[in-house]
Amino acid sequence: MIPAARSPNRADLDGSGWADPHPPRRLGFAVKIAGRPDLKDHDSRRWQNGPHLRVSLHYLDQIFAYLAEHGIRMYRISSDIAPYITHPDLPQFHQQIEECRDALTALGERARALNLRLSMHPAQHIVLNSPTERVAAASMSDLAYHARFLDALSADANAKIVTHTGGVYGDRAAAADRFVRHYESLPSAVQRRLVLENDETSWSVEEVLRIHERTGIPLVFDTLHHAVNNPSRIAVHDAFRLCLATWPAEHVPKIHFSTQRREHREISRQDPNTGIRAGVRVPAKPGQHDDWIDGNEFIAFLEGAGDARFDVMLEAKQKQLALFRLRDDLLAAGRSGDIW
DNA sequence: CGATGTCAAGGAATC
DNA sequence: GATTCCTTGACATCG
Repeated sequence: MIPAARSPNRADLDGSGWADPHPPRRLGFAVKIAGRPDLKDHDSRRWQNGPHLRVSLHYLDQIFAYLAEHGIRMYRISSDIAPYITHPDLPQFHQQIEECRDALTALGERARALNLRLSMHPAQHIVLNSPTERVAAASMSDLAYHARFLDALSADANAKIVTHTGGVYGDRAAAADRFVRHYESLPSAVQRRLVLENDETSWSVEEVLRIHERTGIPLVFDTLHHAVNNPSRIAVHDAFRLCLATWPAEHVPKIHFSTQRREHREISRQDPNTGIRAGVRVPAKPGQHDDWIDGNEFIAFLEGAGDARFDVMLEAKQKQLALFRLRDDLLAAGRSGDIW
């Protein structure tokens, strides 16, 4: 771990005229803090026990303190932060954002003071292009909750909600049409925040680019998904540049970066016959996230990125510990002036 | 206290 | 048509 005090000082790397202690590109991580069970990311109690956003916000405040301590300026908030807020059968949970207005305002101010870029990534059940009307409608209301939450923080325009296109359902053209149609029917509060990520099975960079062309939705380039789902063989930096170009000039684009797991790993599995739980070694399947970020791979990616402005959300099992280790690698390679 | 079952929600691959 | 995986933990209950 590198304490914030050890982060190297640099001058005016972004041309702003200010001697910023940090380089312009931000490194972030998602939701959970590894090795710190005391730092929870949301109130996960069952509905019978009355979980509440105000408890989650207390947790988030402690996470912000951790981020400040370590000079981390990018973080993905748990989509479960407001428990059951869109559950159709539990209306008593639906007003949590209003009930926490003051705490949300205060946390938003804190995030701004930390120059913290926030984001959210709704769970896999949120499928905007579902042919099931009920699922699509529930997805739209869930996206609206995410937007209300970020708005209640007064988060800036770079605080995005990241989604995938959804399923294919045996008819790709119809599935894309449904995404476009449902996107266009979203309130502008959601449209302002929503960005689209290439996925690992169904919607490659080439395909999300077509959706961008029809909707204007900005694209988050995911390096690992591109590595495993790239049917038209677009070179990685070409795909990267195409996605970056989908962002309006006044916003800072971002990408997802992760290293693919290569080794076998040991998992705990229960034998269906004996019921005995034991460690089993299984080979890594394509597309799985590694515990860490490969520093050489990351630096090679930066070399090809030129002077483009963008932020990087790291997706590694070891979470912020992977970020710290990558910082060490960047420092050793003399590249910490680019990104921190 | 340790072990075990459960958790709001979808889609796709496999058989 | 039904099952399992994605992915993983943490909560909740039971013995």
